[in-house]
Amino acid sequence: MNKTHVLNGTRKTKQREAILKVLKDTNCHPGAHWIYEKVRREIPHISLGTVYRDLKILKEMGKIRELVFTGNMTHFDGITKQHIHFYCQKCNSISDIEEPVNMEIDKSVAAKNGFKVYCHRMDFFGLCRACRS
Amino acid sequence: MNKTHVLNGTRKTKQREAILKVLKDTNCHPGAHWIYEKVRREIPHISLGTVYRDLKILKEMGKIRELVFTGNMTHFDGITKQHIHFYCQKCNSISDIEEPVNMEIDKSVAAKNGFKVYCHRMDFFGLCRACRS
DNA sequence: TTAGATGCAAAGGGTTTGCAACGTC
DNA sequence: GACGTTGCAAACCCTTTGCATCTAA
Repeated sequence: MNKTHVLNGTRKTKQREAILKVLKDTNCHPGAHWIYEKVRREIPHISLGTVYRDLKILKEMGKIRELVFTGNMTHFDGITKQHIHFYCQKCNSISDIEEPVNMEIDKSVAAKNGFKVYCHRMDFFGLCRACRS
Repeated sequence: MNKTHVLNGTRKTKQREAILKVLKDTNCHPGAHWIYEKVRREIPHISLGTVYRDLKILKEMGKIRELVFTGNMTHFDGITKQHIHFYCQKCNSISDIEEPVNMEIDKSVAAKNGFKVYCHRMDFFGLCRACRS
């Protein structure tokens, strides 16, 4: 997933900066449209297409992460350190979980199966505190 | 996620049987369109809409599983027992991994966070044997 | 007989893209 | 000045849905 070779000429724009800031300042793991609405308060003329393009570039730069839980939409995370998520199947909210990530298991799976393993994801599904009642 | 209450009147149709059989007979974790093409050899007049509808019903019946790796498309799995997958980021192939699934961790996460936890998923990402060379 | 299932085609909805204008380096 | 970036709108593509017809029970 090393795509830095195509990102050498990446420029600094206020749109991209704003998008990154929005993601760093929230912990709600939003989708593109939520980010778009948020950035629009600061840059009213920004377009949704730009948000999608910049999210893709930021992801390739390794500054954000992409999270896919359901087939409906993609979520984004400003925290790039690998961590575990909980997905509420009722309200669709996403929470970070304070559970240690087993980094050694990647090597183990790679060795056992002959794969090149870059990373793994671990996510829990159920009902959040608000929805379980 | 108990939806059996809405599935009481489910009937047995050759389309649904064929879709389930295709999924049971492959280990390639296909998408809806692949299944559609496969079933079409047997039932030429089946429609893609039926495939999507039946996949949804089979999933709700617990006879198949839905796998979401990227935002592009949904994959389906005829094996319902929880297991771990490897996703090749180059050729997009999916492999089953022979790694034990920690079933206790669901309870632990539930207890620590106050969630109701139904299940978790664990997937590895990287390059498969064919693509790593 | 009757309610669920199907085929067909149209609609939905998140995401991508072509292009001319713009902004960064 | 060169080339990456943006806005806008149209296109894409997977998936869902309305409706008349069909069929399992």
